[in-house]
Amino acid sequence: MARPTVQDVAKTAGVSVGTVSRVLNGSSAVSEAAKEKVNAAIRQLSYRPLASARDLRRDRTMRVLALAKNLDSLVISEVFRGVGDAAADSGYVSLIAATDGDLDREQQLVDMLRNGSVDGLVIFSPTMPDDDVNTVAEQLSVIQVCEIVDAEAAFGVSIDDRQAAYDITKHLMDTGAKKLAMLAHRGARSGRLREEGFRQALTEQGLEPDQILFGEGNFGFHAGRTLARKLLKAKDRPDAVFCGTDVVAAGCVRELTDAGLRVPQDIAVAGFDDSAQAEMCVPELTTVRQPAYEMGRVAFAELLDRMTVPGAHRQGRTFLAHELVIRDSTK
Amino acid sequence: MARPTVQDVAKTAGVSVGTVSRVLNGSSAVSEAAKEKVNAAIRQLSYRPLASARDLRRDRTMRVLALAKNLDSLVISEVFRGVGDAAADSGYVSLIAATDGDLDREQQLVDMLRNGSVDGLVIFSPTMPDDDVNTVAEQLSVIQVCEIVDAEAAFGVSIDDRQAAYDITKHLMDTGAKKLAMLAHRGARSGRLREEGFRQALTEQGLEPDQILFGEGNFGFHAGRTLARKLLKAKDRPDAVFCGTDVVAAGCVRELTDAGLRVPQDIAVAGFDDSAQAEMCVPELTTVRQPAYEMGRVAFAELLDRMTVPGAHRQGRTFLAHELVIRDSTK
DNA sequence: TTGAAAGCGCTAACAC
DNA sequence: GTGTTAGCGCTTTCAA
Repeated sequence: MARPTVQDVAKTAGVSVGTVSRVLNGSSAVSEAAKEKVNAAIRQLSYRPLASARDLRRDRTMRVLALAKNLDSLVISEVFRGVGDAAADSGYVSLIAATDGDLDREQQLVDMLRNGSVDGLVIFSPTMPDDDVNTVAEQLSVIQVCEIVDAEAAFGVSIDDRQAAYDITKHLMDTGAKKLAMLAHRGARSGRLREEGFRQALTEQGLEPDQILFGEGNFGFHAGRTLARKLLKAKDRPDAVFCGTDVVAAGCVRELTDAGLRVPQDIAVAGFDDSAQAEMCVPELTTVRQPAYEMGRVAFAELLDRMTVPGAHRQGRTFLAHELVIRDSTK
Repeated sequence: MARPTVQDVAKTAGVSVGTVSRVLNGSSAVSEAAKEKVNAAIRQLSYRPLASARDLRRDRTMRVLALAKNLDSLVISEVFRGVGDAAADSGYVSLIAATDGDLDREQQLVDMLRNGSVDGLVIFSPTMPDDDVNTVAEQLSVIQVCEIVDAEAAFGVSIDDRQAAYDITKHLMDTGAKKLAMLAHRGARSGRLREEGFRQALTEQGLEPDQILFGEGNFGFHAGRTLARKLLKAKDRPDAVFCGTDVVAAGCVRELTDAGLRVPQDIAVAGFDDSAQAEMCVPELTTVRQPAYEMGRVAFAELLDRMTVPGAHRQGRTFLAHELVIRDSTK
């Protein structure tokens, strides 16, 4: 048989569709007897309310969408786990999609917010220009998390990437580094802020940055190796390297170690993110911990605000505390 | 102003709603002039068709949902990337959700298929019993990928986990191992199959398995370390260890190395998955490569079949070829 | 407490 | 080639 509708349930239960709907939505004004009859009919027919019909009437979906370029980072999956849990607590379902850095794909997904497929949007790493993000956010419920541009109009939840980079660079200098290099991720908003923090810390100590290298495209383990190799080509090699992510730091450490250098004695290496790779590296990486799960929870909370409180499109910036994790890759 | 509707567009363009709808859906029978007027009105009003209304009428959503316990594995994100790309090629959007191993959460997400929020479902690692998966799949469009129970009624896309484990165990024996241990993941369907393949390879050579250890709960880097420590407690330690995943193998290698053993000279270690960690490990891991991206693509292709061809709920099992990747952690 | 009925925004069948 | 209209399945008034 075709999919049962409220009509079918009503007929089977011997009541009107109104009553069925009231039972479905937990309305108080239903007699015990009617409620039982309806529930029996629902079970008998394996009835489920059709989402599109319900959404159309109610004008909301109780769904949110979380967007990122890719899902292969532990920070992202932790953030989205936080979003998912917080969403579930409020009766929402959170869906995830990867844009793959493709603008068209991203547009299509953002359109899911515009066309009412979802009530809200969490954006991790937008491909579109910041202005476009802001335009969407002006009219609809959007929150950014982690990768947020450093502008006045910016809004969203993240750590203070610049400060965090500043702090870990400071740690490198406090433990004796004089000649500091960085493997930077200029392709990411957070990466650019981390580079700024790095530079700032050096400047304050009257130091000039040694080499600042950045890869094209993929900023991963192999990029770390490749960039580290370049680092070693210099006549005077640095005595410390700050890497934009743990995975790149792991690649860097690997290359240095293979070249016969000791980390941290000959050269100290610091990462960023405190992802699983930080502990898997030998030596284990000194890094910065982002409270990823918590950031996801907070991001959803702010999104909920925008979705439920009319005109609550406040352009606020929420910073969560980062934490220096000192391990064995620095002195 | 409130959200514009087809009515508004029609009024602005000076045509009827029928014509607007025809333009929206690329129907041929529209004059060039009308098409232009409509498109102009759409732009002017920033009109987007409301998804729920459209879905309700069309009785489909052009969306699929991909489910997994968690998203923190590279195999999963690659599989889902494949699903997403294949879906996009066919005009579908693929959404992802994590169940976190929570049965209620999973039910709620599977309900999205039952209530028409999505047209199809890709299941990676179900929490629900296999019978339940089969029941859903009998009536609706479902495909399993990777984690598929080894039963007659099973359906879905994966490698032959048992054979792959058999092959790598054979490799271990071919390179001299006589006393083989395994760190097995009994919590996963694939893990149980890999254990079977391991046992079978040994049996065929007239060998008995040495220790087979399996962790409770999380099967990750730390589990690998913990289990490796147990391995070393035995009076006669094994000369080879087959690990259910690369990450566990990485933990195992780390613990062995820290204990002063040389891998592979003193003890060989093999992983599974060829995930990024395999290359990041020192020594780099011998492992089995799963064609994750391709599996995702194939899974969507089969799902598309079920969604579009009536009664195409074929209970087929598709195996993709795995590949032994010999690196430095085995002799 | 219940039933009848309007209508959410859209598509497609039908008439012209 | 275009306009009119009947619903898709649901929720929610409004009366009774």
